[in-house]
Amino acid sequence: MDEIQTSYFITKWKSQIKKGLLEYIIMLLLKRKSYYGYELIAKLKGLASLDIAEGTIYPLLNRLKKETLVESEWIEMETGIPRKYYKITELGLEQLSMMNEYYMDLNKSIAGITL
Amino acid sequence: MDEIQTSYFITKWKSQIKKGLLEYIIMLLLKRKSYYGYELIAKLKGLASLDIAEGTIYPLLNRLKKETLVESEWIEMETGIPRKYYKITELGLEQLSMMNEYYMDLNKSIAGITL
DNA sequence: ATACATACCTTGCATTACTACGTATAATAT
DNA sequence: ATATTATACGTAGTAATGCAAGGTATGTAT
Repeated sequence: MDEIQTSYFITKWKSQIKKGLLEYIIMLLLKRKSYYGYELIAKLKGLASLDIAEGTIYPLLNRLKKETLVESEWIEMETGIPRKYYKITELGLEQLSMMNEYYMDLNKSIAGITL
Repeated sequence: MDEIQTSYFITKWKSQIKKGLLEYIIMLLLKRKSYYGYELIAKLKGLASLDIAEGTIYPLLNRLKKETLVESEWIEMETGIPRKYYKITELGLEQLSMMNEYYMDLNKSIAGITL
């Protein structure tokens, strides 16, 4: 294991901090526009240097769908492989606003400590 | 289940978002001064309305100790039950600065979406 | 005495990111 | 033509962690 750049602890921690936060970020993105899974992986990498595995994103999207926070639709392309696009639902927007509030409060508190 | 204030999804999500973030917040607090476990629970509740169970805080502190990011010391009081105080180590401070950097970057990205 | 608050701890469960693998089609290079 | 890579979806099993529920012990208030 490379102990030069990042320790094992940090690697583990980065993985842990994604739990919950990733769900939040993805719903934030889906509020803007529809995405398909593979696209989200690239988007997250470009946006926040977040390396998300496929084994993470697809189960996550299926969980959100099962809770009817998002819905999906297969889109056939003129060329290329069909894509399953996800968009946020009304319920999803409601939940997202609660997540927003909670996250903002949390951040204020953290900023308060860091001062 | 009370579906009035917070849904089951939000309850579950709040639990998930603590993973990683809690470790970070506690290390931030320990950078300031020493705390004992029971005190941290009260502090987190007052600071950020974070309800942390004892079954969360004690294993967490023991994990940090095992990785030598914090160290502990029993303090006997003139009155009352002895307390185990935790303080951050040099290694802990190093790791914390990396966590700081990662979290700040992540926040900037999230703020970018929210705009 | 009884109850509650303080202060520490452990066990088992639920949830979730990730590794590793599988499937299939399209595009590109040799 | 054939092989390789990229695209695009998925699942199974593992590791990590918050939490409910329980335990132990001391101090304080009724």
